[in-house]
Amino acid sequence: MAKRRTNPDYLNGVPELLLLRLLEQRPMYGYELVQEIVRSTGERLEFGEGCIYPLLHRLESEGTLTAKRQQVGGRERVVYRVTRKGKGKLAEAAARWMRVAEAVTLVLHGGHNEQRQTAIA
Amino acid sequence: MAKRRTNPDYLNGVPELLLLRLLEQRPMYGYELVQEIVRSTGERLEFGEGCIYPLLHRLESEGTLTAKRQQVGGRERVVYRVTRKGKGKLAEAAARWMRVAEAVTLVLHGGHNEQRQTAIA
DNA sequence: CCTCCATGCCTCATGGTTTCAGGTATCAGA
DNA sequence: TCTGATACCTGAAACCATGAGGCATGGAGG
Repeated sequence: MAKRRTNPDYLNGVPELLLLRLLEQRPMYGYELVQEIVRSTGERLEFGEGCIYPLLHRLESEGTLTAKRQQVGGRERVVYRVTRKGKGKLAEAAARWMRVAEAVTLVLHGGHNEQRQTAIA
Repeated sequence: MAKRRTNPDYLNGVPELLLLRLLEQRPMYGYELVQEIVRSTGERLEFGEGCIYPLLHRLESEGTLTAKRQQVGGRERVVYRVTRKGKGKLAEAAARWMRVAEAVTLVLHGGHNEQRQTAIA
């Protein structure tokens, strides 16, 4: 009970974005992706299998990815590949991300002029 | 029914981060914050009142913010201010954000070396 | 005067996402 | 034999933002 939430560190949409981007570079299977995300982000991010596998299934059923089963040394792998449609989705997601990142950076670094009562002069 | 979700554009934690940062610059009330977020992000982001008000309440009950009621021309405003504790939270949230932003940027721009089967030489 | 819109506060159901904790099975090494 | 890595999977819980609603005041235009 009370399921401790030790990592209140939500980043909605980020797993999907990273997945698409990494799979665009080369086809991969789920277990591999979990580790590749850690590696390619320089240990900055980590997503559990419970996040990745369902996501892969969803993206496949949406037609964003295609899956191909492989037998490698008695173990099964499901290798995913980005479809054309998926590349479109990736482009959109990346654009959306950059937009958000710009917005947040702007505010954090006090970017946009803070004038307020100047209006009338 | 079926509540259309027109904007599948999630950014968990971002509203809280922006709120704290903006309130650090000057005290503000809820309705004002909703608009200020739009303005200060250069129209890149917008969060509804249904997001902002509950967040303010939560942050206040946590001791991150303090609230003060004001009467202005027959209308009531609840002005919020960041506490010392709140500034700590802001610092953490900002650091966490930057970490994530770095990670994503790294992957999007193909930052970390993609060597893979080189290992053995 | 009446109506509309902006201001200003609020709540709630819904739906989407991530986490955590499990479960299965194979294989290599100690 | 037992452990740990590989490799797949699921389901309950927690959390967050959306969107739609509701209430009340004040000012502007018809």
